[in-house]
Amino acid sequence: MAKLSDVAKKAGVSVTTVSRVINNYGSLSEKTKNAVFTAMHELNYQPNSLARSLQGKQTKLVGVIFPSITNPFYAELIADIEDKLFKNGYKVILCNANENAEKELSYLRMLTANQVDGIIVGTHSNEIKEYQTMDLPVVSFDRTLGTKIPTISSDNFQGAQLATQELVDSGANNIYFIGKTHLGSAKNPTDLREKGFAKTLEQNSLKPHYLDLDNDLSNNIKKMKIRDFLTNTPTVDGIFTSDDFTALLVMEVAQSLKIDVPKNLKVIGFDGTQLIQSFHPELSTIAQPIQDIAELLIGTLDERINQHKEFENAKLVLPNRLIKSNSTQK
Amino acid sequence: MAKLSDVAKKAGVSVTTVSRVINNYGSLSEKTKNAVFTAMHELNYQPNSLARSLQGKQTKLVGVIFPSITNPFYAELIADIEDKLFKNGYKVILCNANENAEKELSYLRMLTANQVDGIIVGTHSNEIKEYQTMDLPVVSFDRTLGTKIPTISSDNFQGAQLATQELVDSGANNIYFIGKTHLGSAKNPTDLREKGFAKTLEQNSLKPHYLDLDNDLSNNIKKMKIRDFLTNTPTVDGIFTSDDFTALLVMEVAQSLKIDVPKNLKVIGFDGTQLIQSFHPELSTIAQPIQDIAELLIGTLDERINQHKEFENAKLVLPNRLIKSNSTQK
DNA sequence: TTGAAAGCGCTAACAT
DNA sequence: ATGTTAGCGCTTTCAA
Repeated sequence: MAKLSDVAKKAGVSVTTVSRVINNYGSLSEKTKNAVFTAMHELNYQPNSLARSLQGKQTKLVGVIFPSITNPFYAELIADIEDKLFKNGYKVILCNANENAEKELSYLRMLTANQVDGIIVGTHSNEIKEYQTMDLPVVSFDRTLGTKIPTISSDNFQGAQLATQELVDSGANNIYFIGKTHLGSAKNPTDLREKGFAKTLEQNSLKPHYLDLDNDLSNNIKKMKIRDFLTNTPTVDGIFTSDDFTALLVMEVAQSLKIDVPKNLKVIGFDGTQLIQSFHPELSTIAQPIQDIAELLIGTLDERINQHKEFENAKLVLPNRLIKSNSTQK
Repeated sequence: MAKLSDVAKKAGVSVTTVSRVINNYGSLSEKTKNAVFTAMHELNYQPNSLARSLQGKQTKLVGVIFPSITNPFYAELIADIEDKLFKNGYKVILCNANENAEKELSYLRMLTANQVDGIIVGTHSNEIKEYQTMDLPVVSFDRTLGTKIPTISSDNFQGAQLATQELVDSGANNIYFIGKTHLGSAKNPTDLREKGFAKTLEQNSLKPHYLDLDNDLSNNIKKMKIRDFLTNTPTVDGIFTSDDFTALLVMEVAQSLKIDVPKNLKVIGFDGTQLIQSFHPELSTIAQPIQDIAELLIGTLDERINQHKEFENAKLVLPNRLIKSNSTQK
C-alpha cells in the first residue's frame, strides 16, 4: 500500500506538499498540484484514514445501534439512515443489539475505542447508564437516555389517537388494544400509544379494553392467544394493535375463524412500513415518517458533532399519518 | 479521553509496561499488573484502536456490502453475519449498495482507506473490476467476482430442481417460471434457478414456460403483469417464482381472480425467509440455509485473513431445502 | 521484570 | 510556494 512519502518521492516534492494537495489548503502552484495528482494516480494512492484520524481529524464513522435489523421497520429506518449518512461522507458501523444489554454495552466500548464521531441508538434496554456519561455525541430514537441526549420519535400519542378514532369512525364500539401493555408506567415512548388509545376512547365515551401480548412470544403462541381471545370475546368489533405484525396475525386468525374483516371486525396497525404495505395494502395503519425520522436523527447528530450544539431534555416529535384502507372500512 | 501515558503515570510504570499488560505478553509481576489494572479502571481507560491499527495490527473491521437491507432475505443474512462477526470480535461497516455501482465503488475506497481486515460482498453489479485487483481478503455471496475470490452460495440449481419437481409431483403439467429471465447467459449464479427449472421439466417430459418479470418493476406493475398473464393463460397450473415476494404477488392476484390455490394452481417460491414464512406459512418454498451461508462466508473470510489461505476458482455451494406447504398441496 | 526510544502514516505549526 | 519537524496514541525492538 503506497503511502504519503511514496507519492512525495515520486512527485519530487515533500510530504507536506502532498498533504496539502490532498486536503486542498495552503498555496500550491498548478504545476506541483498536477505532479502530485499524477503520482497519486500512478501509485493508486489511498490516504490511510487511521493515521489521519489519529491527529484528531474526524473518523467519519457513526455507530448505529438498533434492537433488530430483520424487523422491516428498523430495516427501513436503518437503510434510510445509512443512505443519508453516506451522502454526508459518513460510514455506518452496524450494531445489532438483539435485545441483549451485554452485547450493546460491548458495542459501546468498541465504538468509543474506534473513535466514532457519533452514535445513533434505537434500543430499548434501560440498563445501560454509559450513554449519559459518554462525552460522545449521541442521539436516540424513541427512547429517553438522559437529559443531554436528544430523543427523536414519531408522535406515538397522536398516532394512537388517529388509529383509535378511525376505529370509532368506522363504527366500532367494543375496542381493544393488543400488544405489550404497561398500564401506567410509560417510561417507553411507545407506551404513549396506549395512552392515546385510552384518551380517544374516553373522548368518545367508550371504554378501553386490553389484551396483553408480549412481544417476545413466538408467532404461534401469539396466534394461539389471539385465537383464544377472539373466540371468547365475540363482542369485540375493533382492534388497535401495537404494530403491523400483530395486526396481520389478528387478520389471519380472524379469517380462519370466519370472522369477516372489516364487516364484523375493524383492525388497524402501527408502523406502516413499505414492505408490509406492499404485500398487505388492505391493512389500515399508522405510518411513521421513516424518512423524516432518519433525516432528523442525522441532522441532530450533525449539529452535535459539527456545531457542538448542546441539548437539554430535547424531545423532537414528528407527526404520524393515517393510512386508511380496507381493514377499517365501514 | 485517558491515554496510555496517563495510565502509566497513575500506575507509576512506563508505557511499555502498560502496553504489555493490555496485550498480555512479556513477563510481568503480579504487583505491576494489578497496579496497572486499577489505574486503568480508575481512568476508565479504553485503548485507541486507531493508534493500535496504525502499527499494522488488525482493525477488526469488516465491510459488508449488499444490494439492499430492506429485502428480508438480505436483512436476515446480514443480521446473521453481523452476529457471528461480533462473536469473533469484528465490527461491521454496513454498505448498502442500493444497486448503485458508483456508490459501491465509493464504499470500496472508503473501506480500504479505513484499513478494513476484509470484505463480504453480495451485490450484483458486474461493472466493478476493483475487487480483483485489491489485495484485501474478499469473499462473495452468490456472485463471481474473479478467480481469487471465493464464491459462497446456496445450490440454486438443486433448489430449482426441488421446487420444480414439487410442482410436477403435486400434479401440475403446464408450468411457468416467473422472474427475471436471462435465458442462456447464466453469468449470475441465480440464473441457475432457471436452468434447474428447465432441466427438471425436461426430465419429466414437460415443456418449460416463462414469464419475464423484471425485478425493478414496482409492485403494482408486477401485479398488473401477473393479472394479465393469469387471465390470458388459463392453462397454467403450476408456477415457480424466482423469489417469495413474487410468489406472494401471484397468490394475491390469483385470489382476486378467484383462482383456487392450490386446487387449480400450484405456486412455489424461493428464499424461505423467517419473516415470510411466519406470515405466510401456507407458501411452499425453497429455503436457503441463511445461517450456514453466513457461517461459511465468515469462516472463509477468516481463513483468508488469519491463515492467508489462497483460493482459486473456489465455489462453495450449500444445499437448499424444500418447505412443502399448502400452496403446492395435491 | 522493566524502560527508552523509534516509528506506524499522516497533519500542521513553524520556517524559509 | 514549499520544506522541516514534532507529534497523534500506541506497539515493539533493544537494552538494562
